[in-house]
Amino acid sequence: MTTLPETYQPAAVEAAAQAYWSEQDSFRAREDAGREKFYCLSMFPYPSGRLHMGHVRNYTISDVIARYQRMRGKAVLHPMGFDAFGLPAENAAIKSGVPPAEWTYANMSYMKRQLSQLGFAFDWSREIATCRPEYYRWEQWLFLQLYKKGLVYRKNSVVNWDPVDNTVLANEQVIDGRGWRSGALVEQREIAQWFLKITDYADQLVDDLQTLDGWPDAVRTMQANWIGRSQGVEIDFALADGSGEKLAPADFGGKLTVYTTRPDTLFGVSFVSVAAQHPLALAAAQRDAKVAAFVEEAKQSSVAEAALATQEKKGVALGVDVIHPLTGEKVPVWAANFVLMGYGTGAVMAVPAHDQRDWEFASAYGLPKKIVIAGPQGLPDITAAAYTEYGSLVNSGAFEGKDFDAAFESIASALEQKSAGRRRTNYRLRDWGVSRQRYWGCPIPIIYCADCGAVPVPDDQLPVVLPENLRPDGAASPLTRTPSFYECACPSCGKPSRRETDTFDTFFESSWYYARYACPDFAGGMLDERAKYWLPVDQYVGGIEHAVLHLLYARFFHKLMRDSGLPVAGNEPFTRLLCQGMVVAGTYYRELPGGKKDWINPADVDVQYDERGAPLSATLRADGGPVLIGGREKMSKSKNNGVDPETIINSHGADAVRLFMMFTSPPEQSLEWSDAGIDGAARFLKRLWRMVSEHVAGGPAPALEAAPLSAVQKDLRRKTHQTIAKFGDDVGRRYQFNTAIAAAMELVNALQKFEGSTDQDRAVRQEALNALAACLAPITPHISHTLWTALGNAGAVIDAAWPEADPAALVSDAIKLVVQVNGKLRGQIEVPVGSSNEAILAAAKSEENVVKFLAGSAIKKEIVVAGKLVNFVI
RNA sequence: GCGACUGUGGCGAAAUCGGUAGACGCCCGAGACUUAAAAUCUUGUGCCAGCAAUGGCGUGCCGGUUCGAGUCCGGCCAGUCGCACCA
Repeated sequence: MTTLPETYQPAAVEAAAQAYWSEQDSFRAREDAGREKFYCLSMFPYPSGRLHMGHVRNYTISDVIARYQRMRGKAVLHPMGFDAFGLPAENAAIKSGVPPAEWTYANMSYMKRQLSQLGFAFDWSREIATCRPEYYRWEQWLFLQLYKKGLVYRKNSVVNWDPVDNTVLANEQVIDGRGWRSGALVEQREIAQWFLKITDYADQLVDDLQTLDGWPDAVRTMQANWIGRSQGVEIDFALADGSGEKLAPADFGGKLTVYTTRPDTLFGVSFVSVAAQHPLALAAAQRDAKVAAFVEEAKQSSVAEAALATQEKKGVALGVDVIHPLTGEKVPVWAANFVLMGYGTGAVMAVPAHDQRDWEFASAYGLPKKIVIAGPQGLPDITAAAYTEYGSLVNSGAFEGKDFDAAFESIASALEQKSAGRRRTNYRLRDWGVSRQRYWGCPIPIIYCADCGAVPVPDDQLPVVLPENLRPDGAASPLTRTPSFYECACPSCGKPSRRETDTFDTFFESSWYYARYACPDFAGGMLDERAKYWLPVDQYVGGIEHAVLHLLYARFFHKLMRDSGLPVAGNEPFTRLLCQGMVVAGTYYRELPGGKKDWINPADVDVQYDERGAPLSATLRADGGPVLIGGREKMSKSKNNGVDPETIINSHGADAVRLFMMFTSPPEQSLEWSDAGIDGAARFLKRLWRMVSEHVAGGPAPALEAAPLSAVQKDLRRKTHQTIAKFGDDVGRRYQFNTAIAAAMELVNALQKFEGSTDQDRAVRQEALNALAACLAPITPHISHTLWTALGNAGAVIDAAWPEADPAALVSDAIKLVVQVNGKLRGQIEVPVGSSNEAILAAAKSEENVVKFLAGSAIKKEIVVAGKLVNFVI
């Protein structure tokens, strides 16, 4: 037992705890076959410059889980690193001339210092920076393994092209169809790119979702929808006579193939639509100026799907007809801007009566709509919209009256017999295009030889090292202008050749970093046996914005690594997943002339409240003038509502920041930043500190003797053990940290009212304070570190065992029940534990207020819910 | 456009399996301490009526199931996130 200063000084407390952890090397993860392992992982940050509140929230959540599991006796791995390749480094270089490498390394060291200030228990000896050759050489190696297995191929695909800057643009660099820097109209351009055959794994990726019961249902649903497995039929429409004039006659095998999941509507086809990039449309464009104009127009747009899907539905007739495979009728072919070349066959049969997009298209161009599906009330009304439900077939020849399943089967069979179609499983998921025409990324290890074609870089020449001193300038990647990088000899014939200058999609790096943390120093391969010990990740924590892409690619990589014989355990990388919500803050602004808004940082604003506490008005502190109150929005530069974590740590301490983050919202919900809220968190820590300080000033507490406790002492003891039980359940099982902290606050409030100073009073208080220090240790580790020692406990709290609730202390003599009449609350009764239903009903019926409501009516039904309530129905 | 999610006091939230709506905290009000203020402590606080006991209303909107619905079902409205080259 040591004495404590009377007032809580977070800066000193936090420095002392951090010094202790550093001296003891407390955070180092050790493989220990004798202990259960727990791998707790946060999504690593992009080193953008400074930590923001979203990072703080993310890492506080994983730190609490990691520290809790450690107290549960597990061998815990909680690593951290940086997702160091990416576009912002190139943008910074364009703006300020600093090479991306220099900018990135500086940001990483700055953010690492900020992370240490927050007391996160990361094992920094395992730090990964993905821009280092020791890391990325292994993804080059894996890529070449996949190349040898035939899981990698090269094909043309479209990109956003800026014709002024002569460069490829990211979707986010296209603003209203124009390049962000040049302002030029963006065009679609086809270039050759490398692809990974993720579609070969589509079935596994969708089927294994069922095993991920530790994932939020929303994420599993989104992934399944993204993969979009569907059972359908591929149908061939023969090109009609006379179409040849518009076509190169020998092409297309004389037919146009479509994919549909609704073969039951085949008799409702009134035209066929193809994508603007479909070969049939391109061929027609060579002979028809109108078609050519449409194809050109389709090129003048972003490649983003959201942009394509929201644009007005437009099309052009190709002047080509095809023959319906079952009716023999001629139907026209149109090119339409809502048909995607990358999905299915790039052609769809149009059934305007039963598909909404076809309905809109047919309405716009005056094309016929044939009803072939009847609903329960007979023929559907399609004057306002298509009828897209399943139903029974009408106007469908031999298939009349069949339901969806029967129609699917028999129409598919009929087409197969005529060799005019086949059943097919299709995926919305497309193969993963991994080429990026960027400098700051991992070089793709391929060499182009005039004689040998694309040749993989031999293993002994890996890694292909990215030169770190180049400066992007907004035009094409500097790698394409650096002969010392791209000039090389063909590995197979020795002839002078050119190295690939594209780099990998940065999702490549983030798809396997979780595995490399197990053995970041292994120089002999991608992974060693330590990966088998630590994998899979037991708990992954990150933003919901990664629900589809990052998590899908990481799952894909896990399976690729497994199938390449690497020592990864299991079929899935992440057993449990927690997606935390955004950090939002209030916004304030002034209207500028012309309607523009001048956003003002919340830190510079004072808010005035009415008597109820509702905000009335706000003023700018600098000039006292009024500002307008906007909504709550995600913290961002554009709304100027960001709060710098470092400023708050300096003013309130890291523990107060951590406590506030965990208390204010449950982790999945958005969290609203509030300066008043952080004051409240700091206030709680001050109270707790003072309580311990006053308690230990009285000297060591005597041993607790449970038997002779008074009712008041028993009540506090029960509260202590209830808190321990609730805290463990909320933190360990539910991940509902806010209610755990609320329970701790209730215990502090109870302690505040508990005034005795006898030996047993002090013993009961000591037990409660020990419980608080231990339970709060994962959330507020610094203050817990000091209080735990001050309370006279041996060892540091970081190494302490998680407290166990004593069932004997939880027992209570009486329980309170609620009495309802017709489901409305009318009174409360207290009965001894173990009372019979008869005794409970008798007590309920004699409750004063209940008597009034029962008077004069017969009771029709009596409901007793054990431990909860009594309800009389009259 | 497609997919997913969210909606409860002045505010953040709680109610874990259909059983007391608003725990805990913020804001705000009253009081104590103080020359004064800050800090701290005590206390009140969903809305309406009432001195009170108590009653009525109340979980985005409309309807349904149930002795009982914030929770389950159907339909709407509003907002947020993702859409393949931001990470």
